[in-house]
Amino acid sequence: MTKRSHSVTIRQVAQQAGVSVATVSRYLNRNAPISKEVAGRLEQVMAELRYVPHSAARQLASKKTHIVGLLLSDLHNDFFVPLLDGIETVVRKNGYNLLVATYHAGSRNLPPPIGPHNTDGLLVFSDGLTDNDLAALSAQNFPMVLVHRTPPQDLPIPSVTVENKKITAELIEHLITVHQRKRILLFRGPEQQEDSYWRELGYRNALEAHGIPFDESLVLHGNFEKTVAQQSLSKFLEDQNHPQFDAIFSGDDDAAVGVLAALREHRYRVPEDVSVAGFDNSGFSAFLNPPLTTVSAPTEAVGRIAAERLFSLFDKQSAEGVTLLPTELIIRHSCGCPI
Amino acid sequence: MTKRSHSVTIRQVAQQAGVSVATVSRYLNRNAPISKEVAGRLEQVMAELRYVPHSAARQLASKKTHIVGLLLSDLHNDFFVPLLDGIETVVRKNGYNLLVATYHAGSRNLPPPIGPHNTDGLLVFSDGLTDNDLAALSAQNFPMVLVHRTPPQDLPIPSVTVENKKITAELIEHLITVHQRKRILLFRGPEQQEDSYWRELGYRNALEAHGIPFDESLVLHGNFEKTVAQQSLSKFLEDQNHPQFDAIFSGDDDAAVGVLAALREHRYRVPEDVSVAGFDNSGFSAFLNPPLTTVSAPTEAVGRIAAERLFSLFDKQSAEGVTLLPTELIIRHSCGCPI
DNA sequence: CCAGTTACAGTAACCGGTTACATTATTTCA
DNA sequence: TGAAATAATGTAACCGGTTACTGTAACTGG
Repeated sequence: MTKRSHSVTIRQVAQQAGVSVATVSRYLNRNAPISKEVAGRLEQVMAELRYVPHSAARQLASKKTHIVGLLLSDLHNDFFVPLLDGIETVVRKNGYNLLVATYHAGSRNLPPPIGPHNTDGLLVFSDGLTDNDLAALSAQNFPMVLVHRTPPQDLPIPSVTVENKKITAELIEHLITVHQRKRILLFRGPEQQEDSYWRELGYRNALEAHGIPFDESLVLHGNFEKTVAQQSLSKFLEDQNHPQFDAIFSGDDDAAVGVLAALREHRYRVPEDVSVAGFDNSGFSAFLNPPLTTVSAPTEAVGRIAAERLFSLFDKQSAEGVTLLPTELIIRHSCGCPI
Repeated sequence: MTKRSHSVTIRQVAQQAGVSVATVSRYLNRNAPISKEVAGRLEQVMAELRYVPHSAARQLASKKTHIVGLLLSDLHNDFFVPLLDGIETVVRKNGYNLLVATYHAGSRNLPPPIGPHNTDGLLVFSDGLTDNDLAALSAQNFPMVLVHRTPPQDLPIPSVTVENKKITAELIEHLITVHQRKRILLFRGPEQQEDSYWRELGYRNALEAHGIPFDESLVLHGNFEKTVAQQSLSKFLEDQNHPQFDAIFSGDDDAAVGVLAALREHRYRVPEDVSVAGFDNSGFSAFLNPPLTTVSAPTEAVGRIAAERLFSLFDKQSAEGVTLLPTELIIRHSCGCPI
């Protein structure tokens, strides 16, 4: 019951096994030959003493943290579960650890909580870092991979994201040509967010292709969040002289849930009065009321591939530019299609 | 363009500012008086050199990592977003970092990836660690808080979870008394998972209270996962002589989505033929088809409070036993109630 | 006016690993 | 068979911070 505060060191192991610390270290890292005999003795002693190498000491001496950082803008979307799942799977498989942090506009006076001082590399989601931050880190050759964002100013940072523009145009075109919608409300995602940008562009392109003028008053600003979307749309609907509309493209599926909530509150029928479409094809979207027409995005794959890119940066210094994963239109009932 | 691999050290800062390293360290930690003049000089030099203290060195010397570990069983449930959100918020507010890892049964030959060697304390979700692991760490006085799990063997580990049994009994009772359901299929959550256990107990209690015999053939095993639930129920339904049933209590809302999918596939009408109820009140549950009767659980609060408990352990060594957060019945249409 | 504090700063040991360099014994092979 | 390569291990410097210990100057109160 001696309660020393858990600090079995490599020297204790060495002494106990009658070898030098260097030998123990070599055994731990298996980076030099060790005799069978000594190896056996060490294994036993380490088990006996319940020795676990101290990470910080290891990191300091080896200049490697074996930690990957994930920088998010926030944690308010079901979307992050598959993303995290993909990332974590790869990180674990490589024997690394995952440091997760959010870093949003409000805290921009503070330095980022994760970076070269405590990780070997970063996965940067969306606007988790400013262009300047990215440029500075990139200049130091710090390994990074961007997720749902393309590199600014031609920085040579690999990037993994999904095809937004073309698929959104297809989706809007579907609303126009199949369902004769002409007043399509755009529920825009977060300002500064790239997906938002490309989706808006796809929306505009589709309108233009069909000779429908873009109407600023039909653009609402949301946040890829259920409640924000709900409140925002409710406020819009409560304005006596809000513009007419016959469809809503909400920024993503989470926002679509809020959109459906607000519409129901205000007695609109979906899809009879209003067509609704989302983006992401979240697990629940097929079972909303009505089933949600949306775009399926391979979010888990985005996470997985982004992490793999980062590890290949660790190895071979090879960058692979922008990876654009394909998306797919998922037609369900909320746009007006049967079933 | 000198590309030294980003290693501005405290000694360089000290030299540049004409003071000793001790003074720089004191300034960084603000744990001893520094003259205005020197402070100013240091601030400037540190900005100029873009000095960021090296975490590992700091951890090694101070014996504090300023990292909180979160150990999850997996990442396959939307439930984790609010949980993570609550945790991360508190962790960030305290100036700590968050290390996230999964550690499941399959990897039980490996040691846990996070523990005393790389964190100051652990949030352990559900069966993220075995009883033995917990006992060992607890014996070393390692700060931990359990989430959605109560401490085994009277270990003095604080725990934060939600009330499962009573509310589940209420829910089942609702199905029995209001909707005259008597053959209620229980979609059990993961084996070994405490929530599953208590929910099953609530289910049994409610049956017993109403003189309905427990029928083992009405228990299906799921995993709190959409697809697993869907497949599992589908297989059940495809068995020609499966027992009759008139309601399903699925382990949680995620599983409920799968249940709804399987039922639709097999042409059951909800709630006319079968009542369905879930657990968690996930953001989407109000907008499923039909709107899901469920139990609202304060998941974000669970995360927040668990993290707060951990930080209060860091400070005052005060443990607060088991915290049971209240849950609430949410009646919607999937059980058969109007609206 | 002097003992006792307090403010401020420096020196160097220490945290627990890794690894360059050195050493000895054993193989390998021309 | 002798030179060179390889196996197996040890010694000690080093990674970049923190902090105990020490010292000087200025301040405080009786």
